[in-house]
Amino acid sequence: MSISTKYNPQETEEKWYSYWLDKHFFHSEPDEREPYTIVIPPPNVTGVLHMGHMLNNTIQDVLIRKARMQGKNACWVPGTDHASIATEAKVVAMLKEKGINKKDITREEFLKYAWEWKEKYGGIILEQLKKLGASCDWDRTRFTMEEDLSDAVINSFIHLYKKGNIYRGVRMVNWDPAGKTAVSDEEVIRKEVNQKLYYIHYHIAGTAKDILDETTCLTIATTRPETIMADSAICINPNDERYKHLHGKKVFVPLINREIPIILDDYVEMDFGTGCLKVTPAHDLNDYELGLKHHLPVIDILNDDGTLNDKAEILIGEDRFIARKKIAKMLEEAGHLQKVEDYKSQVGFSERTDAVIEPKLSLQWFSKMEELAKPALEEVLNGEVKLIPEKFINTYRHWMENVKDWCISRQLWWGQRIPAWYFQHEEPVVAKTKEEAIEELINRVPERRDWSEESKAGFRKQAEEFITQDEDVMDTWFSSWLWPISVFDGFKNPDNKDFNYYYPTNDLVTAPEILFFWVARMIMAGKEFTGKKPFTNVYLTGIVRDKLGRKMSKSLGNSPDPIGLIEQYGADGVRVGMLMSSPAGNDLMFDEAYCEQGRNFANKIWNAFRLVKGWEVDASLANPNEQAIAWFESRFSEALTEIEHNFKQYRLSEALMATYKLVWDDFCAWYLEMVKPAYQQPVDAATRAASVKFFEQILRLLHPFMPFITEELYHDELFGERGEMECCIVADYPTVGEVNEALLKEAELIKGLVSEIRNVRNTRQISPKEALALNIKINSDVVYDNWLNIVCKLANISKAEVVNDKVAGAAGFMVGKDEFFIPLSQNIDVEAEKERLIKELEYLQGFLKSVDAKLSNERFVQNAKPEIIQNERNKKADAESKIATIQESLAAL
RNA sequence: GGAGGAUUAGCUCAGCUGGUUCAGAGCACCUGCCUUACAAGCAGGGGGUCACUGGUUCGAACCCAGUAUCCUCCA
Repeated sequence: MSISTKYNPQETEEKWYSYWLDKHFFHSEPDEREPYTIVIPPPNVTGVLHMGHMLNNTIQDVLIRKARMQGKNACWVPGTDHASIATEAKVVAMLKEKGINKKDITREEFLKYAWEWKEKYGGIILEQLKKLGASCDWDRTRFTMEEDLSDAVINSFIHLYKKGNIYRGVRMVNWDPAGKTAVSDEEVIRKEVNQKLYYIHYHIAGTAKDILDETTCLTIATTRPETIMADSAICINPNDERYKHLHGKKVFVPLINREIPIILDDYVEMDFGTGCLKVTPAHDLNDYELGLKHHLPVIDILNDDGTLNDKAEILIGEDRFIARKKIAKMLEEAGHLQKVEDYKSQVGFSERTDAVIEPKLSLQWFSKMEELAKPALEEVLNGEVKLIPEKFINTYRHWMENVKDWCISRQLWWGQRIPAWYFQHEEPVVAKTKEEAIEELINRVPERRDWSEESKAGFRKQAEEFITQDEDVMDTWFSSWLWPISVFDGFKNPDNKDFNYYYPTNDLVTAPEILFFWVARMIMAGKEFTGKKPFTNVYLTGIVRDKLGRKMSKSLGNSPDPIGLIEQYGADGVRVGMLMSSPAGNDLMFDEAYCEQGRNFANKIWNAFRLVKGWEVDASLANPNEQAIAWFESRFSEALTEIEHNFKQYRLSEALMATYKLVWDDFCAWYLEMVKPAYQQPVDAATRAASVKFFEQILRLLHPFMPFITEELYHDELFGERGEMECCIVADYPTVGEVNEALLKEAELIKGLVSEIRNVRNTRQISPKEALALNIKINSDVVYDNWLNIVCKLANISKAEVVNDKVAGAAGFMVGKDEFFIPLSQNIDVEAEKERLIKELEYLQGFLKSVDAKLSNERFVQNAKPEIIQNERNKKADAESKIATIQESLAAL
């Protein structure tokens, strides 16, 4: 039977993924085993898989698969979040295509369309995760807008409101004029932008009307000339000598000639611009504060969509950016524009719509953060929740100590509607239903409580008709922060079996970008609603960048299509590629070459398998490979120890690299070459059994990284019959056995010896087919007898002999303390040999000198630890004996 | 402007509490090989003043100070 020399991932992947699903290997139910739980950072329901998801979910899958194989009850809960802004934007766009304007339909109709859209397009990303091999418990898939999770959101709003942690107030918020909603600070992306700084003359009241010069006007510098109509004052620094004459004066806003005062405040920097600042409380956060301090009126000239309203008096209905251009021209024509300069500054953009964020005053709901932040900070500082890598603790602390209140309302329809009710001009009532709200209206006023039942009924009827619910929905993060609790129905039924068993979860794998507005808030919610942390370890991955170090983004078009990568290199190859380049917490410079390396690795495993599978057994043969088998057994345990150590520290790329080297170098390049029978010769039963056993251990070790190829090979008849539930995915993960240090050390010397012989061949252009003789002069206590067979096989040595004296006219070299000679048919190049030896000698002499320097230094001998001094003495003795050997060789030449 | 982090081979990164001449891995590179498991491979090899300048120390890639460059977060 012949198997292809190339591993073909496609069919394998599909076959085994559906097999795993069929047999419910991903599904978890509480039982007596130790749980190991991960909740997925719910991707945006509108999203498609990008490289960040690939990395993030590969890591989660490696962790969950390993835990599963280690006998834990592994549960990885998947799901998506409803992404208010993004989804609403998609739905609005879809409606627009159908010729429907959102304004023309009711909230209910809109939501119907939105759900339709979600059912149809939402969840693509979850399907894509399956291609990657993600072993999520799909039976537990949750969605942040489903009924139970929405209830949790609304109930926790009510809970926090009752505790006084939620309030409604007018604040300056980040307004997204395209999405027509407030967005949180975290959803604003600041970018440096080339702008213009406009220098505008304001006429001073009481001076000559028709002249514009130093005596009749002052000049301000602004990047936003379109907001001059919203000016409430001009502010100057009281200490500014240049403007002393202006104290107490008034000026006219150009074009509309509204009179505004000049105020004094040392907030103004004298050396920025002209030292005169226009104060526009409605459209700038700092100006707003200044306005409060000086009791200035707030003139809001912008509509929600970023166009000018009638308060602007001019350019009504124009977009803010068009208005900016037009007003510059109008100012110029009126002689009010002194000059325009280029200017660079930071501008905020909406993460979702990329519109320039407008600071806007509005009435919003806020959640107080200070009280919630305290225990959440404590939890991280005392190590109850571990951040990996630790460097993020500082950033976390800084943020938690300076936390600002969280604006949780959004002017959208897609999301959980705020459970606040308005009746006439009364204070809003927070309640889950209209009925409860009405009862609350009655109960909160003493005289209403005393009403007769009849009066109450009348009131109810009236309230029923006129009470209205808040139009806004809650921020999507107000759902996400409950995720680890709500996916296990910890709100609906806090004492349920799942919640008790799986919560708190073990590991959370996410990006550092959302450390604050997701991770921190989950810890807050955990403490607030359950009294417990939501997870123990937070593994923060790096950002996936391209090989030039640029962040991958749609607009740059520098992100490869993940599914395309999987098709090209196989899921296993891509997983290996992602992890290979991803040290914990550092950004990764992604390069497709890593995936290629992963694919090659899969192919290597495939071909090693072909070799072992092809062996025929001759039961009559004795086992000539005991040494090799004993060595690999030790080596495997040694490597496994290192791998486990790396896993403990979440150094997945290093764990993978150690595995890679164990498989490729130790198993394929050394072990298999040691034991493989000559061409078309049979193998003995013991060697085959040992090799098959090793191979199976290797498949298990590799499975978390490369689930598909390992599962495929695991089921080969080479390993005997497998029951239908006997799969690699649930096989026992290897455990560390005995390690024979001495054996490992000797093997390293032997590998060095083989390399040296091959080097002799290579430098002298001797074909590997030409067998050579080897003479060994032993100066150490290495037992070469045990290794000679292996050396002969690997280096094509026809005859290996121990000698007592140096062999003249042969190629010679040293490994450790021992000397080796290879008699050659051709004459050896004495000069070259001499040169080589002299070089070696010089090196050793230099080495000896440095060791001697240390040992003759009294302070070293006094201060250094005894074992270090002993070590130096050993080095000295070693070097001296080697030097003697080389000097003898030189003399013999 | 504030906080944190980084700088080691052509590239991406290891290097734990200072102690082998300590400078290491993978990839890339060079040379030779279609050696019947694998050219998606095999064998061998060459690459580095550990950003710079000082300091502490018997001893520094590692600790300290300063300089330069870059990144991230916050304002």
